[in-house]
Amino acid sequence: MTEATPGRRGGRQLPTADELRIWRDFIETTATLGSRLESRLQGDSSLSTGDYAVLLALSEAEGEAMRSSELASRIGWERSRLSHHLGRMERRGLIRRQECATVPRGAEVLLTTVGAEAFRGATYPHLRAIREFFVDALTPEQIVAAGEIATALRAQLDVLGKD
Amino acid sequence: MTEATPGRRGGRQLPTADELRIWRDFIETTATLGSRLESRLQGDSSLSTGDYAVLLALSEAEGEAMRSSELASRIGWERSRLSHHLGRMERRGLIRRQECATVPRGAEVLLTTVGAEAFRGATYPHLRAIREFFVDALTPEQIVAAGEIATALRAQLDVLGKD
DNA sequence: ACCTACCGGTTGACGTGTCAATGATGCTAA
DNA sequence: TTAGCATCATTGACACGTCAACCGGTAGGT
Repeated sequence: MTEATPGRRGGRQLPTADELRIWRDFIETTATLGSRLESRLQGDSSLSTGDYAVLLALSEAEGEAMRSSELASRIGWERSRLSHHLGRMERRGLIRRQECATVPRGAEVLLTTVGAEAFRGATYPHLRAIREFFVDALTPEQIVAAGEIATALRAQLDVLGKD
Repeated sequence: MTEATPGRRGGRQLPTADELRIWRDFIETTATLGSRLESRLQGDSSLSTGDYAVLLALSEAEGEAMRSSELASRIGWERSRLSHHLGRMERRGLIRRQECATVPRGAEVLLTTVGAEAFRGATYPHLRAIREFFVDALTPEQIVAAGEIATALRAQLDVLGKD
């Protein structure tokens, strides 16, 4: 049996004003951080973070190629999102798609030389930006705490499920 | 003078493997958290977090109305983003726009009764979701740490400027 | 054999965000 | 006065994400 009367400690439904202020700071700052990294990467390499994630996965893959659905699960994207994104990347010559030899239904995604080159050029500036924006901003203890917070939030997301 | 040889502590340019792992956990988890909150809000109220931010600011404003540019700076959006968003909200009847009486070329944004009602209906479920996804996921110490991390990251964003 | 159910992938519609260009209007300096 | 010039707001083009519908093909059950 849970508390029947709302508004009391233990049965409280809503965040306090302090919790809410921290929530807003936290979610807005992390969102801004993401978009600033995005625009830095864009300026340095004309790649988006999505492009980068795809190219990273392909670079590390056997033969610089992967099945579309495996790529999707590797980088944690929905299939339709990946399909749209691959279409845009293909138009820019970063990847190619071809029918898969082994699996009848499957599409194979391959890295082009243009894509590999773009990825190599983007890597160093991107990692440097992560250091400047994130690592340099925090103390070593805060970095550890950030990792623990991420783990705890992820666990809660898993607990709550897809809703 | 800084360290001339890269790869050593003190002159290091790139994040360590541990730092990079934490970075990825952190940025991906916070992004997922944001989109899960977004879809929860959408399901509960048919509002996006953007809608919510606009409606919140208008609700708190004198006469439930604001100049467009003041609204933009209040919620920290670029003008064009706000203009596009207000267009979509106007189509749904959540707000109205009219020429400003006091400032010649200013646009006044006003809350409609539909918008006010939608906001009232969304508030409680949204705050409850913040509690479930964020407050309940963390210990009190972690919430404080999250606030400090946000502050430190924000300070670094300010230091690095618009680039 | 046939119907159905699923699976991998694509597509279209639409909301959202950024950037650059465009009005529309006041302010200031030659 | 008028030629710039900054400011307020909108617009168009495009990238990105989600959702739902769709397509082609394989697998099971009858």
